[in-house]
Amino acid sequence: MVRAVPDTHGEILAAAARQFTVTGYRGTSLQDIAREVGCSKATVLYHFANKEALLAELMAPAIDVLRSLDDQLNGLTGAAAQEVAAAGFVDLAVRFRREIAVLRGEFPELLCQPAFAHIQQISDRLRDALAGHSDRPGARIAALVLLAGISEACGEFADIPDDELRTALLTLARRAVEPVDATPPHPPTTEDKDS
Amino acid sequence: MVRAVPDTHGEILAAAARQFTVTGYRGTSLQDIAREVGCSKATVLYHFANKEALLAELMAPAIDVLRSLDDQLNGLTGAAAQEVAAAGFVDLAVRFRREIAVLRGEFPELLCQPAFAHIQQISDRLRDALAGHSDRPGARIAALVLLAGISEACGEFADIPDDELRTALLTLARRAVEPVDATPPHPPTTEDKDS
DNA sequence: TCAGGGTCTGACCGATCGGTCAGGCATGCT
DNA sequence: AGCATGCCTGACCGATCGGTCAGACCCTGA
Repeated sequence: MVRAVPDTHGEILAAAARQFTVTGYRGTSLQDIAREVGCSKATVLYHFANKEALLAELMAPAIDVLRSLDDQLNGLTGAAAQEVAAAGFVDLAVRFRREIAVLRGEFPELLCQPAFAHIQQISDRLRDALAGHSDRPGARIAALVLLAGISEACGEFADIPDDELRTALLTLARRAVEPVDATPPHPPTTEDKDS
Repeated sequence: MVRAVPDTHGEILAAAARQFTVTGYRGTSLQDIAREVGCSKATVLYHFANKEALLAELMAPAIDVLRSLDDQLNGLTGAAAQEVAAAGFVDLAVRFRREIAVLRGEFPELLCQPAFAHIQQISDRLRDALAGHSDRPGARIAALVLLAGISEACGEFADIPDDELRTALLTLARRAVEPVDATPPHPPTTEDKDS
């Protein structure tokens, strides 16, 4: 019977997650969160140092996965990088669609906050990998549109089960990504040519 | 020599456009806009009834084009609807990339404002057309990811010339959209099969 | 010269924001 | 009983928000 413990901390976190996905980070006030939980605004600030800390704790699991995906990508090039980036990001987006939806449009401002300073670089590397590390505008544009679109869209499909959304997004990503080996601007370096 | 006329109205509009694309609608205060123009906040509110009116005047040209695209789409089905929707929206996104970037993430809240009440329905129809009016989840997901991604991305390519961005996006859209006739859940209606 | 209208401004308003603080109220240990 | 600790709160703070208003300034036309 651990249930008697109120766990206000967790309730605040859950309420914040709900509200952030609907109204956005900026659009949600501490008052709103407190109202949904049924406590005072001061209580919210008792459990979390400030609003940013609340967001940081909310995003922590997703950020961990993003970081490990960044590690996997390290050293990969060409089509291999594209495939790992696509599959990894689609999986991340599906699993953490609520958390990602929080960032809806507020990415640039939120990334200025010290707790998220490194995410910009990680997502840049992710985009680069999805483009197959090509510098062709078409590849870069496709990668950016895909990442932005998936981030934006996954929050809107709350009714679609995880695996169905995952396969649909992955199919789309593989179709949309510009192939790097099939149309090489310069001949492949060493042994990229297989099949 | 019409140049002597200060045209504060236009300057405010231009400053607002710049700031909205960087900081977003909510994130930009009338004070910020006035500061960039070099006038007082009261002057901004002398030229525009309120902040929302400023946004509305800023978005008006883009909305006009969106509405005419909606008209073009009326009656079209299947692959034809997909092609017109893709080409039309890509063109709109490229030409009005700054205006569209303004909406970055603030879409849901902004659409609640009376001046933009009908846009939601238009963009829903646009998404539906891009999905070839198919109700298959894959088609709907692809359409949503494409629209959201292009909206989000086009603001980030200020350095790419219009026509290059347009061709890249259109190529991407055609590749990413789920074909409605090639993989029919039910046989094609009349004579869609050519080539 | 004066009146009137367009343009602009400083001062101000109420509301709301994130955040602080002293203190109330249980509970449990000594 | 006395005390400490954890949890929570109302009251309050300065800052900033969108918006209002009376009046100053300038130009023009009578």
